[in-house]
Amino acid sequence: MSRQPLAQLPRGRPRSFDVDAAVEHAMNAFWSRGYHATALPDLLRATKLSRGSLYAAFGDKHSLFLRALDRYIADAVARMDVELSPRKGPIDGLRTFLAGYVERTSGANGRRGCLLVATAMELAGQDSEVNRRVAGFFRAMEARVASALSRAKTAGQLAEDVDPSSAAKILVCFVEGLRVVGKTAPARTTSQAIADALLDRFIR
Amino acid sequence: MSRQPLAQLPRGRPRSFDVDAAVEHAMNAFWSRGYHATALPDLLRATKLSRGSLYAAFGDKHSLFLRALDRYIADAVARMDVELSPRKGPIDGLRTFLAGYVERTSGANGRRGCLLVATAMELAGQDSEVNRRVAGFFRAMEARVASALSRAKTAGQLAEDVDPSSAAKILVCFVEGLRVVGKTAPARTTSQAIADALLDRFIR
DNA sequence: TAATTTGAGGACCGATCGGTCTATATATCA
DNA sequence: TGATATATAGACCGATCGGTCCTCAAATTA
Repeated sequence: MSRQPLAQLPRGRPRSFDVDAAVEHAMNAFWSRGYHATALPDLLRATKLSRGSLYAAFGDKHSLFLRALDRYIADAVARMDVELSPRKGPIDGLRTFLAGYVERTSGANGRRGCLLVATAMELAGQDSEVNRRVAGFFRAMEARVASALSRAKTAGQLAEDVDPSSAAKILVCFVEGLRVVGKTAPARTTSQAIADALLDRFIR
Repeated sequence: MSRQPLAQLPRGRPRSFDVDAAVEHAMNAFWSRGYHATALPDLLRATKLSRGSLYAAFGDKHSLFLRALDRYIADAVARMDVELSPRKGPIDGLRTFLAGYVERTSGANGRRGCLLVATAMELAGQDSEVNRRVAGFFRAMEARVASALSRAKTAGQLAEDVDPSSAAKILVCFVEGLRVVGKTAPARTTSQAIADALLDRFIR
């Protein structure tokens, strides 16, 4: 047995800023303006780092962007795991899930948009690293929605002839479409009404 | 009565390129890369114009972009006016409309994306001229889809409890969501299947 | 203390950005 | 012919881009 490769203590001055917090602030900057329109001074202001520290910690703008995108995706997936948890009723879970999207895609929240959708449109066609992440996110969402719909189906809560897997694809398209239309800041009540109307077409 | 203000003939050398064709080529350039990532050399290459001619004809990059966006929107609205014409059966029209979106959002077409959705995500939050156009397009689409659904309803072709106006909003979100998910180049057959499945929830 | 590493701040780099302008040729009208 | 307007080509502009480097102070380990 080899000796435990104890993490060697770093010898110099320890890093004094929170890397995850910096990623989060960078995420917010990219979220507000998109990748190309976010310049280095924007990122320095958002993270409160110097150029040197930022480049030492993250390498370059593109790498930092991928970290920010990963953070955004992880947050969204974690939220779905709570909302659509198997420990909750599947229909209640789907209602919560949709209500969350309604909230995030109406009024001022809607106008702010979605980092993932903006990134998909701006970069996914040209950047394979981005494309992988975007495609992975859609798969993750679809899997969780399909799982909830399957549970609803076995519980007899779905209307006849509703296939959980194709209904899940429909709901994914719908909520991503909400993000697009949400850029025009629709009223929360009308978005909520159509989300309800759609879900009602699927349940018994 | 005053004299007819006859359009004065221009006195110098007449313009020798087709302005509309130039707008179309610029539109294709913006469509491929988005607003910020499309640089002036890209536009000069696409339009085959010199810097001088382009600036004389269009003013600046932003103005040219608005012309290109207007062209894109006009094309899309004209297509919907044909597909959803009152002279055709409303359900057939909606099927044609959806099939067109399926075609444009799957495979390589899907990967190319949509100038309007990309613009909505990239600029609508910051650029009021863009925002007006994006919001206007969604309204135009919704109106045409709602009209078709209304005609279907009076013809008894809609399922019970389907409200044409909220179903129209749902379909608008769905097709714009298709454009987003389409960036990952899904198979045409699966997109067609879910479009059919959704429409089937609304018709009798 | 000496060595090491990070910190902030900013000078500096080549490249590119959107946009203006000049020179010269060409095509129209009066 | 002379005036006018457009054409191309490219020089040129200041500003900004992403990224590197340097200086000096501070914080840690050896």
